[in-house]
Amino acid sequence: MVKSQAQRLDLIFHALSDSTRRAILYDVSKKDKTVSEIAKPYKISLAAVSKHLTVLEKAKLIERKKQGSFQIVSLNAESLKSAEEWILYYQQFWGPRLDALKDFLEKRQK
Amino acid sequence: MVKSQAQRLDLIFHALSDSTRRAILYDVSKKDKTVSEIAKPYKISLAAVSKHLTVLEKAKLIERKKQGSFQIVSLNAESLKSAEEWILYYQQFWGPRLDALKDFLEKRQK
DNA sequence: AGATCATTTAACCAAATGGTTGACTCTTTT
DNA sequence: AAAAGAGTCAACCATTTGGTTAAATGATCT
Repeated sequence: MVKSQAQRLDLIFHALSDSTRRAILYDVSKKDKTVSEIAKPYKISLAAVSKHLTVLEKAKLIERKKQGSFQIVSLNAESLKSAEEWILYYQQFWGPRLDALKDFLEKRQK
Repeated sequence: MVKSQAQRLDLIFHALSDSTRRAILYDVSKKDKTVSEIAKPYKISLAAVSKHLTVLEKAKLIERKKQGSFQIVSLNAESLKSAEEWILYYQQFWGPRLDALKDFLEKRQK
């Protein structure tokens, strides 16, 4: 089933609302890791970590590639970009505005 | 009790993980509103809206000012800024980088 | 004072969450 | 073929969530 943008944001923000999951995201942003490697620093069970990974995967914040008997977990920044874009609208309420910066960047790339 | 930054981010991202609450945020970003005004467009009960406001308030995403028998609800962008700052680290993974833009802005402000 | 409006609180409910342990499925090693 | 390693799935549990309706609170109007 196709998900609406709202539903996708629900999944993304929900995934980010747990500090263990945010920590896992940070871990895999540094280096691709297997599930066991990810689990090592945490006191919770491997099964619990596996559940967290499922939440992150449904939000498309990570990707898993099977590689023999283990898996490689890597960051998928796409969804974070979506979250950032949602928040972007509200930047006008805390300024400084980055609009000028974007124009600048866009022009520079030509 | 004092909350850690992690706990604060938990509250913020959790608050953002519900599309009704995101819609409410957008509503009050346009214009300060009373609770009843906020509730009007939604099919859920006033009590349910009141609960959503409590969640948003605990995340410091809104502020409520008592004004006689009603309340004025307004956006508090501070927490959104925190969320944005958390995400900012991950911008390096989707580029274009905004670093250059920041330098540009900073220099321009001198 | 009594009625009414704005909002919260209380009690309740079904579903989801984050954790556990133990069994199960693959894959690799011995 | 059997054992060990990597990870998931199932069943369970306590807590939280998002909703309801009804009662309670507090301010304003008549």
